[in-house]
Order: sequence, then C-alpha cells, then structure tokens
Amino acid sequence: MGRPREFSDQAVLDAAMEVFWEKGYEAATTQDLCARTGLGRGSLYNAFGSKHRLYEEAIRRYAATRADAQLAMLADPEAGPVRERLRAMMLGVIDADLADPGRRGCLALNAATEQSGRTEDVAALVRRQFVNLEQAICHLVTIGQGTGELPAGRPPLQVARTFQSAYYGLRVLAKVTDDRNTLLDVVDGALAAL
Amino acid sequence: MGRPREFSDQAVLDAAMEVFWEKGYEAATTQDLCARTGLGRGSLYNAFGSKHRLYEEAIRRYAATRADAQLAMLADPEAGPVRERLRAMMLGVIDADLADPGRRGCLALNAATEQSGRTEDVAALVRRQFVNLEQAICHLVTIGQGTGELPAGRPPLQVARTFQSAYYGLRVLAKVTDDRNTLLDVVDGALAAL
DNA sequence: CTAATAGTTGACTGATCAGTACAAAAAAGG
DNA sequence: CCTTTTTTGTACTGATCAGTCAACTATTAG
Repeated sequence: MGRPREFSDQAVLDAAMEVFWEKGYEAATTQDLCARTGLGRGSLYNAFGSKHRLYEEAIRRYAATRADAQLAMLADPEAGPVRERLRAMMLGVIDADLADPGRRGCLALNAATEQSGRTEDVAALVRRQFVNLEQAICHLVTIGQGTGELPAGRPPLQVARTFQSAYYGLRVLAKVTDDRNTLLDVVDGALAAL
Repeated sequence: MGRPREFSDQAVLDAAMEVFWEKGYEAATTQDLCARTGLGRGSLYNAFGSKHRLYEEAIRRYAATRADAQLAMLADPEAGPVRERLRAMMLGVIDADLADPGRRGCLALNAATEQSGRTEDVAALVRRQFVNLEQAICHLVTIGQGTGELPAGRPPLQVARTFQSAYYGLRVLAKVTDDRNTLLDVVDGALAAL
C-alpha cells in the first residue's frame, strides 16, 4: 500500500540507459537523468538509491533488450545459415554505428572500457553479456561444423572467442573511423577465419 | 627570455598520461593532474591551456612512447618470425593487462571508447595510432606471405585488419575477465587465421 | 642597475556535482 | 474520516569542478 508510483520502471530505465549510453557513466549527471526520465530527484533516488545503482540497472536493461535481441537473431534458423547470421550481426552494427553521429557504440563495451564506474558489480554484469555472446557464437560454430557449412577440426570455443574479439574490435574501430571499407575488411576476414 | 620553466614537458606529460590512463578523461580532475605532475594550477594552465588540450598531449605522448615501442618490436626481425612477433604482442598485453589491478588497458582504446572527451581532434589522434598498428601488422603479413611462413592468397590488409580487431577485442575482454584461457584462445584463434 | 618578459603560486570564481531533507500529496486499511 | 505508508517535488547541502587572476619570482637584454 501507500502512494503508487507514477512511472514505469522499464520506461525510466530505458531513458536512463540512453543517458549512460550517450555520455558514459562519469559524464552523465543526475540532472541529465532526471530530465530524460522525467522523474524528480526525490523519486529517482527513492527508486534507485544512487547514480551507480541506476547505472547497474541500466546495464541490465540493455542486456534484456538490445543484447538479448541480438542473441535471438543469432539463434533464429530463419535468419539463414550460420555464416550469414554472423555476417548479419557484424554488418548490422556497422550500419548502426556509422549512422550514429554520437558514436555510442555498444553500452556493454563502453561500460567495460570506461575506467570510472567499473566496479566489480558492473564488470560482472558486462562479463555476463560477453559470455552470453561467446556461447551463442560457439553454438553457431558447433552447428556449422556439424552440417559441414564450416570446416571442422578447430575447437568451436576458440573459434567463437576469436570471432567475438574481432566483433568487439570492429566496434572499437567504428568509434573513430568513418571508413566502411576498413570495417568490411574485418567482417570478411573474420568470416574467412571460421 | 623570461623566467625559465622549472619542469620538463615530457615528465609532466608522462605524469598526466598516467592520470588519464588510470581514470579516463572525465573522471580525471585538474587537482589529480596538478598533484601527479607536481605543477600548480597556474603553471599547468599556462603551459597547456586546458584539461582537454592536456588530454590530447597525453595521448600524443602515449603514442610516442608506449605505442611506438610496440611498433618497434613488431618491426624488429630479431624478435623472431612474423608469427612469433604477432603472438608476442598479444601475449605481452595479456600479461600486462592481467597484472594491472586497475585494468587500465590501452590508453588509445580507452580514449576511442569513452564518450566524454572524444572530440574530433582526439578521434583523429586515436585513429592515427590505429592506422599505424594496422600498417605494421599488414607489413608483417606481407612479409610472412612472401617468405611462405604464412599462406598466401588472402589480401594482407584484410588479414591485418582482422587481426588488429581481434587484438583490440582481446583488450576489451581483458577489462572484465581474469580468465587467461579465454584470452589465450583469442591469441591461438587469431594466429590460426593468418 | 632597470625594464621587459615569462613562470609560479595560491587564493578565488561561479557553476555544478551527487545526494539529502522535508513537507505536501496520493493511495489503502480501518 | 483518520492513520499509515509510500511517492513526489523542491529547496538545500557541502564538496568539488574547471578555470582565472594578481601578486610575486626568476631570468635576460640593455
């Protein structure tokens, strides 16, 4: 009982996620968060406790929306042969990253690399997302090797981890370059290495 | 003429570089920079103009010291066959990153991914370092293909860009994981893809 | 020597920071 | 209606932020 909340937690987290995504943890101010979420300071702090706790929740929200959608695409057989699914993942982020003038990239990757705000809790949240993607790619590699679409013999987990690294490296490169050909070379090279 | 400076620009930039490396741009305060460099606020601002200009100079200093030393190792034939040089680069950063409790990683990569402070000037400085490494790797791949150490036929620049991406991805993973085996898989996979 | 130039120092600025205090408001139970 | 509980809005906190300023110091030119 008591007075009911006037906001949806999900909607507020979506808004907070956008702020942290655009500015990073340290540069995002509580003022930004209040303005974007539409909540007053009292409500924000009553609901989430601190800027850092809200950051953690925003990262969780990112995992539950953006990251999980990516995993779903990878797992969807209708998205084509495994090689095409992996290619689509990379081509998709090239389009998304180059189209964004703010070059926000991937929130999980940003949270991993930003020195400020990377507590062990945040690192664990990011690590979980990284492992999820690794496992999804590993599953695809295993399938591909089983159907003969991919050459067998190499350890699927090693192949997956290498592909995943190239994927994150691609997103790092996309932070500072506009040259699509550079990024497409990474796609072609990573696919050739499967 | 006039009163001579009491400090060495290089030593001050080395100190400032450490601060930005440990904390990132936004979280580094002018107080931190004064304390670490030993300069008063007046001297710092007289010499470098602003926190952001000092950041740019620190990134340049990073390129001139750390990054260039890495390029020199890659270019040194005494460091072994090209495959061993590329392996040494990756194994070296695994050791360095895992040994650092603050997980500073690579300053250029941090500057690329941090949303705050990434002006076009900073992006250009980082991009230059990225291209330098790309070219160094590409040169090695070309040599390796020429001597028969590496299989020929694939475009050296594409191979280099893919390896470089895996390298940056490796450093991203090292920000949040302690598991050396995960990182070693990336090394083995990236070398197998050459 | 004096004048001119440049570097140093530390106090100071107004703005902004994350977080708190508290009273008004909105609901449910009785 | 009245008490209890929770949320809300806002004013407020002390701290800290990047950057400035003027007085002072060290040096060279003449």
